[in-house]
Amino acid sequence: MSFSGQAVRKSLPPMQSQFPVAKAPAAGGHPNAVLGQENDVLSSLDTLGSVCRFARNETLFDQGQDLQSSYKIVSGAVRLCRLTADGRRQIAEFRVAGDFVGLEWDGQYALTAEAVRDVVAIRYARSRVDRMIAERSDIREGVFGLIRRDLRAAQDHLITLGCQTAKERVASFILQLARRDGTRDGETIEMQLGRQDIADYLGLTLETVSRTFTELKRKGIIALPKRRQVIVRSTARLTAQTAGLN
Amino acid sequence: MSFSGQAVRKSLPPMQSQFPVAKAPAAGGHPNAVLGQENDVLSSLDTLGSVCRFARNETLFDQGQDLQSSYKIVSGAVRLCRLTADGRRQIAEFRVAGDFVGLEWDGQYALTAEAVRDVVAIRYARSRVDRMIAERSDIREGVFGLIRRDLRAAQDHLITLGCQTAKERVASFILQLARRDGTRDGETIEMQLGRQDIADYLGLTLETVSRTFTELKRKGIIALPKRRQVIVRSTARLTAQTAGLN
DNA sequence: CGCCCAGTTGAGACATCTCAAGGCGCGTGG
DNA sequence: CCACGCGCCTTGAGATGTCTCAACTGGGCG
Repeated sequence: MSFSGQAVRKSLPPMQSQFPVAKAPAAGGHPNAVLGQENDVLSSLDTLGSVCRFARNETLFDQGQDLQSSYKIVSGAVRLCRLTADGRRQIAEFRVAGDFVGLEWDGQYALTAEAVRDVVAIRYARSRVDRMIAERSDIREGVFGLIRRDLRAAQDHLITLGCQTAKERVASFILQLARRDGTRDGETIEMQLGRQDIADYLGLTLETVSRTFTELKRKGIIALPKRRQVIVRSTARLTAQTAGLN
Repeated sequence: MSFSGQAVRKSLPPMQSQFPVAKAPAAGGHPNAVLGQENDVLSSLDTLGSVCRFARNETLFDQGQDLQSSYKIVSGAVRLCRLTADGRRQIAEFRVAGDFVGLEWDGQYALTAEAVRDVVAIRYARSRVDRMIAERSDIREGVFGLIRRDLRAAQDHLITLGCQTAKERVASFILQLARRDGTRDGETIEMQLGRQDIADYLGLTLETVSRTFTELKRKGIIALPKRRQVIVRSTARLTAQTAGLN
């Protein structure tokens, strides 16, 4: 049962925090060949854009706004989320260096994009992107593939939110991080995210996330060297916590 | 806060249960112009397909299988879901007459498709669909649009599963049904789905769904004339149960 | 007419949330 | 370089919503 291989893999921040990354995103040897390929093709968009910056917690765009720009993230991390009238928040995805945001819709933004930490990005006028998509089939295919990947990620996320217990969610999440960064047992994962962001992504409260991290640590399955770092001690045992999902 | 207008709207069974519907799906006056339009364009695929039937609970295809066929549903209803090793199930979407399934991915099916009730469908060989997508830009656009709509639906679904209480989920769900069928207060909605399917869609147990229906009925917000029928008595009061979401 | 399945209802268990307090790491300023 | 303070994280205790297990009911189909 390995259908969620693509899962929310591309969801989390890379190691470098402030070092601006050049156009070829840092993810050297990223296991997802498709992603790399798409980004290569889509990097021909680069010349059309202008650099811009967002401070931590600043909003790139709001759900419902007319879609005027798309962005490629150069450094930092962005959360894509839905906000409700009474303040509840559901994070759909995290985007990091090399990823695009605002490419997937037409008309209006479906999600709000906020900077998890300071972000440098390239902004593209939507009209130009649309023209590229119309004119170049390779770019069209690239965008198409990204959207398909997003759909899959969202569907994988549905299982997490619909069927998993807190322990399973956190375990799956850590495994996603590890897979995404290509780390092995014993290597440090820089997760960049605070407990609240993780909670909003997993549909839990920050206290529950914290307790679950603590429990996994107590069992020796993971280590928590410092704030926003995790080390997987045993991928096998962590996987065992996910009840066949991950 | 009306961002979920697109939501899982296209998710549920139409009124006619067994009457096979001709190629122009029954949904006369469907509020979603885009959907209608897309289907019109995509109906030019019809000539490529062959009719097939599936009994209630039969599987159209399994997650992970190589994607060989796409289907257009003529009558009945299909659930698209993920199954876990230990028997948990999360339904991502329901598809009904006029909808396509298996169109959205390449490579392998990401979800399992099962017949909620007896289904008549048109099957298209994937190779032919791919050719059409490559050759005809209007079809390509149609498919593209459908996938974008699916993505939006999935993201809306994330909020339901991540943030809403049982009462809010059920209320949102009924409102989706009503909107989808275009019914007004006092009109009967044929939902076609059993409590278990609703539960698996909403990330609840069937008992909780049942209790919630009962409570809404007791309050006079809805009526439950018979099995698998609902009548919304007050859309306003029902909306009030959703905490700004729906 | 009666069986069978879907749905309802109840009672108790339990996971997660809520509210609250305490600790400590990290960045800042001295 | 070290001390300080703020915010993040952890931990605790109690409340509660949902699940679980179980019995019962009713409608529909054979």
